Amino acid sequence: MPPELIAVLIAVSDDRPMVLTLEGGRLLPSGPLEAGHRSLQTGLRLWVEHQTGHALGHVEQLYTFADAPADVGPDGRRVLISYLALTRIRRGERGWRGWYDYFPWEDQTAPEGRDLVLRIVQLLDEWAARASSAAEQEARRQRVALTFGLEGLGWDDELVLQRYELLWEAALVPESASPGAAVLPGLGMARDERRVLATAMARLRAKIRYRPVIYELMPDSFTLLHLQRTVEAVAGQPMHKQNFRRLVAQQGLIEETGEVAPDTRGRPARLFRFRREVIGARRIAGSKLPLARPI
Amino acid sequence: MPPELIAVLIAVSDDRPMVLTLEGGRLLPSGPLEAGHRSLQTGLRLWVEHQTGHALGHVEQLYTFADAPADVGPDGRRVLISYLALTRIRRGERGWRGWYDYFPWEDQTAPEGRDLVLRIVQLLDEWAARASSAAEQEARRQRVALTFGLEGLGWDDELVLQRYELLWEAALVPESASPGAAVLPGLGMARDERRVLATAMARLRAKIRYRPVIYELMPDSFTLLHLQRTVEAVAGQPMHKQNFRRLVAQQGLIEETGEVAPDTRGRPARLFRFRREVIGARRIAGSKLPLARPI
DNA sequence: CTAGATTATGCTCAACATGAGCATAAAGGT
DNA sequence: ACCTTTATGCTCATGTTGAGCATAATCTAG
Repeated sequence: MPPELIAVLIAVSDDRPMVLTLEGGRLLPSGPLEAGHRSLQTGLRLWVEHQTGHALGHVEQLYTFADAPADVGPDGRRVLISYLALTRIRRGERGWRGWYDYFPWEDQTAPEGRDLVLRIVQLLDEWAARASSAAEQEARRQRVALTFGLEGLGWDDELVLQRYELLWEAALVPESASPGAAVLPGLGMARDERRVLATAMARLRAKIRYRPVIYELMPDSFTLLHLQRTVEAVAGQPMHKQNFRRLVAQQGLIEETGEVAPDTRGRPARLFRFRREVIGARRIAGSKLPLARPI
Repeated sequence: MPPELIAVLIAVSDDRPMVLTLEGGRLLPSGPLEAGHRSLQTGLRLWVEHQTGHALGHVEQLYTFADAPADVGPDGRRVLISYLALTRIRRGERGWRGWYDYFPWEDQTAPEGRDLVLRIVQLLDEWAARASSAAEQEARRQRVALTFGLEGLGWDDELVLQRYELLWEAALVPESASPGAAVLPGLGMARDERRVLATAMARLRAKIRYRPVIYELMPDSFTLLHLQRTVEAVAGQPMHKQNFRRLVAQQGLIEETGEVAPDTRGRPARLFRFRREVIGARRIAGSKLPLARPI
């Protein structure tokens, strides 16, 4: 069985990060590496275009997964080479789903997400208490505290995969080997797809901090608030407005279009565009995420 | 043909970063994924132990490569899943080579490395001038400036792979499709191994900035200067001594052993050890590399 | 025994970055 | 005219970073 190529296509629409899925949201675009493919990336592009009609722009390799030995079929082991692609939704495309539909606890901008985390931590505390030895109990508690930012550690938005795997072990998600009684809200996916999605979310959240990739998700022109809302949606965390603007301004990556946003409430906002020229011209940082306290 | 697992084992000895090789330094430990392997990592561990006798500690996946279509053999395409492992050299082990033997231009702590870069930039300028169109010439020049830190951009120690691929394109390394007359100093390797090594170097250089992985490369007890020299050796850049100590001290990751380094010149230095307990207890940063100007 | 030479270690300073919040501006709606 | 809403400018305290001065302990050469 040849390795399989699998893609996580991300776009942001109405301040919601979206992922392109197949089969009612249970699968991601994927297909086996074939002899005719010129490279891994070309193979990936062909499969995605064939299955979704979406032509990919910039693409980045994520991680290579292998099936657990229990799942090894007659043709051998399934090896998944995963990719992240940032793009924009095109008119009439179907299959886009909000990524927080799959990971509702990852949205810490809304009170629902924060409440959900409180409930999860309770359930995980019970799980920790069920460990056989005292040492294992303590180890579990420390892991919960670390991944969910308890005890003054603060929420780390990049620990998406670690949180998912903890929930998986605690049998709180439908994919778990023997899901417990309390299954959390959040759609499941087939096979390993939700782990692949979690990996993509973590990588994107990490990347917007040190590369200006957020602009790949923006329309041609946008207001500063729109940009902030997009970053917040991806990071799942609210940010301080004035500091965000200061940061974006001093990076010099955008310029005014001279126009003003239409149909807005309040004082009209100036429109900006990304300066494509600067890419390549110098080394550039992303947004360092000026965080705000949860409201 | 099943995917192949390949490992870059790194250690630091006498302030020189070393890599574990086979076949006279031309190969890295590797072997195909087999049905009996419980996971990719287990497969990798088995192969490395079988081929080198070295049991691996912590391991991290790097990148998955595929052969160029021209190199696809009768059994199909070769897919390489690469890993980085940090370790220490054990007594009597053979096959360890200095990584700067393969990438001499990556050592910017020594004047030889800096002089070599000057020569390389000259050769690349000529290569840029040989481009067919003016636009392509300009694009090449910009790429050279970016990857080699010209025009006030500063040397970026993480661009190991980008520099290697640029030299490859300019036919300045023995692996190039048609190596030119001027082949640079630096050992070549078989197949894609030198690209894998470059990827590992870049990842390690990036990682010591935000995770305390440098301690995986240190002996049980060490002086602050020894720690600094190790970081400098990995990063290939000199650092400011006092600032380095301030940084390390404020991280609270090490503690004094109470002893003093033996057989030292100058004022004797206190010995420190890494506090293994703090791993997992909190989220911790690496060394932010207080850089010094090239001397 | 003393003057270097050599490495260790403590401390200061300026420049800049970051988190927080006050204040004012410019729209639309009642 | 006033209130609501969003945009935008500015200040302030604190922390981080790059650079370098000064002093402390050791050894070696003369």
